[in-house]
Amino acid sequence: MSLSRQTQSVKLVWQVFEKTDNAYSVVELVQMHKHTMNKTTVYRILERFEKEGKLHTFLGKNGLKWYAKCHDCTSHNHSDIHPHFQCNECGKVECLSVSVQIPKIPKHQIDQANMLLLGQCEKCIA
Amino acid sequence: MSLSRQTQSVKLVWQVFEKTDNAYSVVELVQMHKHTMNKTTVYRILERFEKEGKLHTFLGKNGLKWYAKCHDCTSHNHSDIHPHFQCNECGKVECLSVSVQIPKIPKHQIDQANMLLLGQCEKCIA
DNA sequence: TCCTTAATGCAACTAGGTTGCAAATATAAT
DNA sequence: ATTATATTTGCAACCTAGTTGCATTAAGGA
Repeated sequence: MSLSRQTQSVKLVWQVFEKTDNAYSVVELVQMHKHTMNKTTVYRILERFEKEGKLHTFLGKNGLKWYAKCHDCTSHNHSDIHPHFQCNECGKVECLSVSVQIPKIPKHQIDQANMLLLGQCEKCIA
Repeated sequence: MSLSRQTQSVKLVWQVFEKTDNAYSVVELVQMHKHTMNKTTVYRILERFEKEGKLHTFLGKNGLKWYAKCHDCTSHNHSDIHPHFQCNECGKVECLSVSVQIPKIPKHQIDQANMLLLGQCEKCIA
């Protein structure tokens, strides 16, 4: 199924995503694996997961890279558009299962759409 | 009207935006002024223009910062949402005058929405 | 013209992300 | 089980966008 080798590092990184649909920033992922592997390795494994369609990536608030496993995220429908939400207070990111209306622009070909909503999450709104 | 001083540098940076609604990346702006001012100065002037409502800012493809003057961009309606388009081929960015439907999310407060469309512009589509 | 305060230049720094290459290791072949 | 080979990893060095502190310069009002 997968072209990549099942190394220890690959298993460890995958374990983070396996049980949850949470999104993680690359910074977090590098941090949480810093005792077991090099940051370059984390970057490269995430890159491979994305190519294999296991994860999708997007940019959060300050242009930082985030990764998430998404139910409907497979290698062939990577272009599937769902918006992401990031809390301005705690920084947490969520994949939203809503689909977004992509505006048509005359004489332009749209290949991809990224939408980031910023505000306050359930916990921080209180 | 404006709180900031009309220094030579301020005038030069403003000249770039004055006659056009084109969007420029900070990288371009630093580059085009590198003989007349320091990059820190460019960053700080752009920051002030944004605060004063003369320009609005957003993130392009690789998380790079872009600035544009927008007709309806004044200090009080900074939250006005319009999507941006970036060409995957030539890198050019355009402000789109369409308005975008912002999805409502239960138990979340949305303060801001950013939408970036990627594809091919009129010139590159041919 | 002088004085105050904002704006600038500079150099050093931070942080996310990338690259090249030698060493290590997963997997297929024997 | 052992070997061969191609992928993966660690490391160190690098790149680039963006920031900071501080001494110097220059708006522009009195």
